[in-house]
Amino acid sequence: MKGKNKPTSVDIAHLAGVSQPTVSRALRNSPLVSLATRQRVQQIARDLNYKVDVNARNLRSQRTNTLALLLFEDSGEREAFINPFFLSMLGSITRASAQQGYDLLISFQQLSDDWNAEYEDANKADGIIFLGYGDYTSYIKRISKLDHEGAHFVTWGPVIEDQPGLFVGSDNELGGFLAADHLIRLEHTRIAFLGDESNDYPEFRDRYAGYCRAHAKHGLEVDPRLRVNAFFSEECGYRAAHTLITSGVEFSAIACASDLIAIGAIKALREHGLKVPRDKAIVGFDDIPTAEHLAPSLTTIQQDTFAAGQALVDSVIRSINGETGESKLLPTRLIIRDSSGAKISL
Amino acid sequence: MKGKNKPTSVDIAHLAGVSQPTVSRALRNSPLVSLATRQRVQQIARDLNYKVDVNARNLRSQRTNTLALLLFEDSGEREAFINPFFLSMLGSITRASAQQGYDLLISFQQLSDDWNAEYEDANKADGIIFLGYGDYTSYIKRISKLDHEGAHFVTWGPVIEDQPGLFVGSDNELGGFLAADHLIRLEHTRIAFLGDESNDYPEFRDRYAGYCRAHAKHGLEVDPRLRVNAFFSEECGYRAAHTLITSGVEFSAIACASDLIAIGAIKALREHGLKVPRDKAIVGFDDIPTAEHLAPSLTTIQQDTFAAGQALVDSVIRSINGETGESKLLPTRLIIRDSSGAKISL
DNA sequence: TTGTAAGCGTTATCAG
DNA sequence: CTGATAACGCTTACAA
Repeated sequence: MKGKNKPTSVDIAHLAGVSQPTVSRALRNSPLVSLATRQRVQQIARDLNYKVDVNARNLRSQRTNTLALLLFEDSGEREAFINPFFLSMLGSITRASAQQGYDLLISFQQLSDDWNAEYEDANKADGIIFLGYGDYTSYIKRISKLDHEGAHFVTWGPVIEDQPGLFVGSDNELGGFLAADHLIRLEHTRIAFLGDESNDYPEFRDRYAGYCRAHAKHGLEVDPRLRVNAFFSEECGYRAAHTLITSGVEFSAIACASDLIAIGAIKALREHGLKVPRDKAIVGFDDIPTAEHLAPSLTTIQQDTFAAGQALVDSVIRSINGETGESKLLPTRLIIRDSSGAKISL
Repeated sequence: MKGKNKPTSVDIAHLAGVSQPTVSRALRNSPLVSLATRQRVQQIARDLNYKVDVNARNLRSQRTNTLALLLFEDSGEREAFINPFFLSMLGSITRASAQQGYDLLISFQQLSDDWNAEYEDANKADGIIFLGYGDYTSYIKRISKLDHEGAHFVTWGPVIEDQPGLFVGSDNELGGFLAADHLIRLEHTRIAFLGDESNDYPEFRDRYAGYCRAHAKHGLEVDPRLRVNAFFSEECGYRAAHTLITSGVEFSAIACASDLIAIGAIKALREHGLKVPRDKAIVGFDDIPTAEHLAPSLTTIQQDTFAAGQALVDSVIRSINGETGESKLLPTRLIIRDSSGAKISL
C-alpha cells in the first residue's frame, strides 16, 4: 500500500557513479563540485523525485531549520476560540518565517502546561516564539530558566529593561495615551477604562499608564472608580460595562483595553438604551478585522501585526545565529472611526 | 554561549547502570522493563531534563508524529491577509491535532508553487492536510499524483465521488439551497447570486447548484443574468454588486458565495443609497466572526469549522495508520440575523 | 574536485 | 526482562 521506495542519496550516488557525499554536496549546490557532476546529480535527483530526509539531516547537523510558535492562553477560553488579534499575528509570523526559509511548528498551550515543553530540548525547533497574554509573574520565571539554559527564543509582550530574553511588543503605553488623549480632545473628562486591574498583565497595565499620562497632560484627575476589571473576551467587556453602568459612577466615554472588550461593552450599552457614540464614546485596542465593520465602526489603537511578525521571526533567527538580538518596541497608532464620535463632533 | 550539554540516552544508561536500549524502552513505558528499572531510569531522565531527540527517533522509526497543514491561496491575495474562514479552520485543526498528539507544521503556499512541496517526501510529516480554495482542474492533477505515490493526505473541499484521495468538506449545495430557500420564503423572486462563474471552483459551483434547486422547488425560473462573477474578497464583492446594480437587472435580494463578498456587496449597496435589508436582502456564506457584528448583522450559512478540523485530522491520521478512510460531508446551517430582513417581515 | 570514514541519538532485531 | 549490535540517511573532517 505504501508503495513508496523513497530514494536515498546512496541510490543517486550509484546511478551517477560518484560517492555519496558528492551527491550531498551537489544537491546543496556546493561550488566544490564540478558543474558537470552537479548537474548530472541534480538531474537524477529530480527524475527520482528525491528529497533529502530532514530527520537525517537534522540529526547530523544538529539544526532543524524550524521555528516553534507557542500560543498560550491563560484563562479557560472557550475551546477552539482564538483571540482574533493572535490569529492575525499567527498569519504574519507564518509568512515571515516562510520568507526566511524556516518551517513553522505551531502549538497551543495552556499557561499551566509545561511550557517550553520540549521544542528546543527535543531538537524539534531551533528557536521558539512565545505568543499570548499571560500572567507576567508566572511566565517570567519560566523565561528566566529558558534563558539560563541558553535557549533561543523571543516573547511577544512587554518590552521592559533588564528582563531575561528577547522581547518584541507594541508600545502599549503610547496606545493607551493616544486613546485617552483622543477622547479628552473630544472634550470628554470622565473616561472609563475597561481592562485588567491586577497589574499582572503588563500590556494592560501599560495601556492604563498611558491613559493616566494623557489625563495628566491635560490636567485631569484620574478617578480610580472609572477603572473596571475586564479581561480579554467580549463576555468580560460586556460584564464590565454592565457593572460600570449600574455603579452610578458618571462617565461619558470608555477606553477599552481590547477590541473584544469594546464589542462586549457596546452590547451592554445598547441593552441599557445608550447609543454609541451619541451617549457614550468608545475606543478599542488592537484593530482586529471586525473593528472596521462594527456598528458603529470602532475607533481603536492599531497594533502593527505585520511588522510584529517580521520582528519576532528576525529576532529568533538572529538569536539562533548567535547574533546579539535586541528587544524591539513597535509603535501603535490611533485609527479614528465612528465609535468615538470624532467625525461627528469635528 | 550555548551552554547546553544535552544529555543523551547513553548518559542515562551509564547513570542507571543499564544498557542504552533499556533506557529507551523504559522511557516509552514499555512493560518489558521491570518496574524498578523503569522508575529509576525515568527519575534520572527527569533530573537531567532529558528529552528524546526527535530527529534521531524519527530517522530510526521513519515516523514523525507530525502533520503538515498546507494553506494555499490561488489569487494574489493581499500579503499577510488570510481569509478569516481559513483562520478559523486553522485554529480548529491546530487544536484537533494537538489533541491527537501530533505536532503541526504549517505552511502557506501559492497554488502555483510546487505544492506537496516536500513535506511527506522529506519525512517532515506523516501526513498532509490541504486547505484552500483552488482551481479544481489544477489541483486534481497534483492530487492524483500524490495519491499514486501513496502519500497520506486529506483535502478540504468538494466531496465528489470517484476522485482520488480523501476529502472533507461542507455541504455547499445544501448551504446554497438554504440561503436561496430562505430568501424565497421571504417572498423574494429576483435573487442575485454573487460568486465565481467559471465552475472551476466546486465549492462555489455547488452553492450555485443549491441556489438553483431552491428556485426549482418553488417553481421559480433562474435568471442567468442574476449570476455575477465574484471571487473571495470583499473587493470582489464590492465590484460585483456595483456591476449588478448598474446593469439595470432587477433584483430584490442577494445570495453571496462568501461573507467577504457580502461585506463588499453591502458596502456597494450603501454607496448607491440602498439600505439592507429594507431595499435589498442579503445572505452570506461561512459565518466568519465578523458576520454577527456587521451592521446589519449578517444572515449567513454556517460552516462548522470545529467539526471540520476534527474530521480533517482524524482522516489523515487514519490514513497514516493504514485504515481506509472515507470522505466526509459536513452539514451546513442557516443562521438568521438581520440582513435578510427575516426578523422584520415575520 | 572527489572519496573515505566516522558519527549524529535513537529504535529494531535478535539472542540470551 | 535485558543486552549487544546494527541500522536509519545524512553531513563533517580529513585525506587523496
